[in-house]
Amino acid sequence: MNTLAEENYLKSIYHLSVNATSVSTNQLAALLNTKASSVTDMLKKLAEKELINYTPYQGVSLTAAGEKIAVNIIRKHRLWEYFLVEKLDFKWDQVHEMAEELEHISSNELIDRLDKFMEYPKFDPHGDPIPDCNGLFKIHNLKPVSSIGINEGGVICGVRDHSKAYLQYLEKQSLTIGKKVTVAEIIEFDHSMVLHTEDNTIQISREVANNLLIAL
Amino acid sequence: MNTLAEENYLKSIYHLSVNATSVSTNQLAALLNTKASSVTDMLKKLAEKELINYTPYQGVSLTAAGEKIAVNIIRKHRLWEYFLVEKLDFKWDQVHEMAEELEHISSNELIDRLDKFMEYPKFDPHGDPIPDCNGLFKIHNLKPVSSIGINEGGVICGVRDHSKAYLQYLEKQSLTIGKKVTVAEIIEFDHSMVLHTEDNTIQISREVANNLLIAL
DNA sequence: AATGAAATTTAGACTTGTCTAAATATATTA
DNA sequence: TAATATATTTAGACAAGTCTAAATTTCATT
Ligand SMILES: [Mn+2]
Ligand SMILES: [Mn+2]
Ligand SMILES: [Mn+2]
Ligand SMILES: [Mn+2]
Repeated sequence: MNTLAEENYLKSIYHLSVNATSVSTNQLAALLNTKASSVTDMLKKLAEKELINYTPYQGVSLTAAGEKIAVNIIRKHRLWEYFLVEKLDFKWDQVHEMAEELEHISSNELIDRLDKFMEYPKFDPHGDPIPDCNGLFKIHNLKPVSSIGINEGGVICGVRDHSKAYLQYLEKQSLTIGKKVTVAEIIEFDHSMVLHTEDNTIQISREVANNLLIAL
Repeated sequence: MNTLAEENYLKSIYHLSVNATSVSTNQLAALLNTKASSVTDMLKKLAEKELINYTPYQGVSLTAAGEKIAVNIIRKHRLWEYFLVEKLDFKWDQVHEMAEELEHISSNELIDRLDKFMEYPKFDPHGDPIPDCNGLFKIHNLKPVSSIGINEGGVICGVRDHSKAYLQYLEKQSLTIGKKVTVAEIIEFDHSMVLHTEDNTIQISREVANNLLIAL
């Protein structure tokens, strides 16, 4: 249907579109680890296929058809990640690279059966919502820990940074999905925070707090 | 590591090597659905990488390194097929195309964990042996039903033809892996055979008998 | 409004894997 | 053994996806 490269471009445009109406060539080049000139070439092809709205120099957005494909790729990515963690016992910091390959396995019947086999999970191991077979999913309204005040708190439901280093750090601190945390203290000097969890007390940097998402 | 195309060539050379010491360009072209000239190009690349022994005009064979890669691809293919049938409830005639894609997922850790998850199956849904993580597997010594005589029989343990049409036909006749069959009659005119199974009696053509493998 | 910087596109090239058509080598068979 | 048929390789081309370097457009600043 679509090539692996096309699918990756559509997915990247989708992710970058979350915080903007239009996505630039350079943003895509950075995310996809390619050169801007390569991006321009591909944008022409995707526009030709009517998967994106592209006006030279003006950035791109997905068409309805393009968004449908992008969401389907994301559905596959997250379901495979869930499978790897829940069925094959991988850690949440180990699955992304494998899912980057698995998301391009074409069969929708396969992914729908995998979904059923795992009893229709709603969130992937990183707390991201899994679109259902119609592409529908709820957008959790989450806040970074860094945005809340003393004695406020909530349940960890997601992360902004999906890097191995960040996920491993959180794991070590037991700051994992589902854990309840409360802000006990905010250090004025560097905005680091002292958190109370069910088990213990930990101090995290502003950087860490910024990327840790909770539901109030 | 190796490209998808390279992996498919190595796998095809492996399969064709079962019945011969050397594999020809045209044999590969036929199996891979390409032109002989394309095959020649790829053989040069694989020889350059020392994955095959190639002398122009004289056919090819796998080196030890090439065979190792080929067996690993086959291990992945068969484990994924087993997964699709045993865990996701696909029929044995539905899984080959999906496995053709899944076999190229690179992680060996993934496949080893999948193997463990399924409790180390020894045969795929078509009765083919699954190599273990060291590439080792037992070669069943099977015979086609067409080669045995009246009142002889055995247990169905494999098929030579993996086509959808053939597998669906066998399924409909309940001639599936594990079933015990005995030859009740051989029709002289066209060499078709009457088989007794546990449940009933069926007549199959020579063509069907030729592709159905049993252990005595 | 003019100028310089930054972003983007174009031009031309390269790699992988494929193709057709032509050339060459091997096998067959008379 | 010579002619013919078949198998294989070579030559030249093409599509996809990428790159570097150069040209162009847009943006920011004066
Ligand atoms: Mn991921
Ligand atoms: Mn994820
Ligand atoms: Mn198969
Ligand atoms: Mn099989």
